[in-house]
Amino acid sequence: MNTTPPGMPPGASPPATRRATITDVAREAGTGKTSISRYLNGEISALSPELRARIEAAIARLDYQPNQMARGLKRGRNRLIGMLVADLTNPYSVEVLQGVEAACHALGLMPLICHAANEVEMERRYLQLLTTYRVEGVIVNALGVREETLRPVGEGGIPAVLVDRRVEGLVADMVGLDNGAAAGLGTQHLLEQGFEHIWFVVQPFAQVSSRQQRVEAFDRAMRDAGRARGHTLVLDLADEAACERGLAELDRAIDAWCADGIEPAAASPRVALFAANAPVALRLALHLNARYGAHWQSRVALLAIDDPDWAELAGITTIRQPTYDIGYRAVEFLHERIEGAQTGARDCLLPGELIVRASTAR
Amino acid sequence: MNTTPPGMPPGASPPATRRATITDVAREAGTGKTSISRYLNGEISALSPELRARIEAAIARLDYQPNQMARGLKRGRNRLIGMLVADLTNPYSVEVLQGVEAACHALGLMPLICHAANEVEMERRYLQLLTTYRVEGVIVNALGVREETLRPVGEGGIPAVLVDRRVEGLVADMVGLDNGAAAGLGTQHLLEQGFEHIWFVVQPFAQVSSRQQRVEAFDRAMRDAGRARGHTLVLDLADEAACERGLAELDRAIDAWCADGIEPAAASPRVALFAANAPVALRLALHLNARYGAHWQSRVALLAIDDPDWAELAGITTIRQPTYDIGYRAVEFLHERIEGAQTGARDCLLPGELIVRASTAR
DNA sequence: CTGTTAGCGCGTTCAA
DNA sequence: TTGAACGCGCTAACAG
Repeated sequence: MNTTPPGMPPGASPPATRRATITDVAREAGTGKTSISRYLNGEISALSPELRARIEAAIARLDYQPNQMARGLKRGRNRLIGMLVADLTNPYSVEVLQGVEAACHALGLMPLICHAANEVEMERRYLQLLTTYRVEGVIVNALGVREETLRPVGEGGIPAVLVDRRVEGLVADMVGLDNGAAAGLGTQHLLEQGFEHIWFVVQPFAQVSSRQQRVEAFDRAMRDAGRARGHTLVLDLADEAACERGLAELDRAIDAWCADGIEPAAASPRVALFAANAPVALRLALHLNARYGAHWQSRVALLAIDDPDWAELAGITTIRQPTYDIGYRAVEFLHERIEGAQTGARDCLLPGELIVRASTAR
Repeated sequence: MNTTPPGMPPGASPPATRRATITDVAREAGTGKTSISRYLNGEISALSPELRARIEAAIARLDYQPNQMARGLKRGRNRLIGMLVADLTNPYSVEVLQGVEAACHALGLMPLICHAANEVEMERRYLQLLTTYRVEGVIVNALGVREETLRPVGEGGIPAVLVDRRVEGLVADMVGLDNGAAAGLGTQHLLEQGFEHIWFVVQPFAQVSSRQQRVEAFDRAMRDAGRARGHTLVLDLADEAACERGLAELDRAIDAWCADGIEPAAASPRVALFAANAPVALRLALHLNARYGAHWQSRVALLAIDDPDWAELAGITTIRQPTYDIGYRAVEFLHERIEGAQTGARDCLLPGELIVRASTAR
């Protein structure tokens, strides 16, 4: 392949001037490549001040910047790690990302962010890509899928740390919310506030460990309180038709409760919805708002795990996840693995924080 | 360098099995590296079916995946492009990102997402990093800064495309919203709806071209309508103290208007706020909500450029940007540059869409 | 202190 | 149709 544009003598520098290489610098400084390499790697004490000055001058003159690819090829490590995000649309992911970035920064790592956009196929492709680019490790906020798709990762493959959710059959470090405690905390709050009917609303959870744990903890908390087992509504946000069926079911229940006595406009509602995460909470709020108007909160209380920016505006109670810490910790785990730690799979479960707002305050 | 861990016979496979190289595959298939390379690059017709079969078997057996780094080093192109995002917290950025990803996908590019998190220093470091990794081009949603920090980019440097904002002194392709039309559209809508007082609220815009254009278009539209020039409020979201001073100024103005006659609870407000983007709109909504309670919209109408997910919930009118298209187009521009297009700097201004909601409907 | 040499994993002439 | 040899930009032994 000849990149020299037509009409230009072969060998002449292409229009977008080819970047200088270490060889160029060596020639420019009148020395060998080794000395340049030494200079770049801080073995600066082993260079005569005079040579050093020449090297600095040459580098500046050529605006030289070492090629990390070549560097990585030689050293066998490129300081790259992959960060596979299931859904960047979810504020949770962006917040975790910020922790990841900060930690990478502190540890001299460079995160490659890959967005699967809720598509299994994307997840597979990105994982493949990360592997071929020989990243030193990956942080995976997996779609709910089974181990199969991320075979190249984990034991036997490149080091991996799971975020938020576990993947069946894949043993690896994992860091996320203490779902049991968080869902328990929320349920207990609703019970203390005297809500008579409590529904837990969650996306399909068969594949997603964190959702499972939240559902289970909710059920347990209801049982422990001696209450009839809580209702659980599954809302598949990816399937509009199914979603609307679910919401219709919810509507009927709410209508029934409201019809059995107390006036609907009572100061405080007796029905509470516990959303398993922010996307669910948003969907619920939009629906209730459309059905009952701006005053929907006088009929139904809403509590959600996650604390999106609109929660304060809508005045709903939330359980905020320590997202930044989750991301930061994940990178630390990964870094230890990369440095050769051989410990068995570790877990890091961080607590959520209850933020009470008007929706559930009485 | 010997990567074999101590206590292990040299040549034995290390614990985290070293990835197979092209040489390994060649040996396994009983042939030379060249044939493997040909196979990988689709020069498949030039291989005897028998050899091809052996190669396929060897690749499968070793789970071989070509090293993209080495590939890139050799070819001089690595199919990597950088995507520098100023603020992932802004839903706008995430939406643009989705367009970028789709386009990259279609064009065989791999986007490296870098998040400057509103820090100039970060922007500089990431740009530097992208350069040293020899990405083939960058898409830059720059902080408001001057050309200085992104010197390695643009003319003379690696191909670049600007998103949303222009950078002073840097000539490069740019794609974004048609700010003039959008701000005009919004202003006209508010005028048609009969609002008497209209404030345009924007973050500091000296450094950010898109904000400048929005302010100017607002002023122009007000003048064209023969109205007293609109008020403009600058809200520096990064400076909490300054921000509160600005909001206090706004409060005084609203109080004055409300005190001069009509009852505050009038069905439709006479005051409208035009937020230059979603973060500003959110800050305004939070403030008004805190000050006037949940019914703040009966006092003040809110219209915003950008269409965050909570806009529907809050019922505010918005001008939605064609975010996906912006991202997609940016990659197409960049791709053309990478392939050698020498055209002068191009602009692509896409129209916004007005979405009228209760806030401004009368 | 400094330069020479030999690869890292791969693609690409050029012969065979 | 196949393979040997060279080099991409860089680091690391090994001399001088």
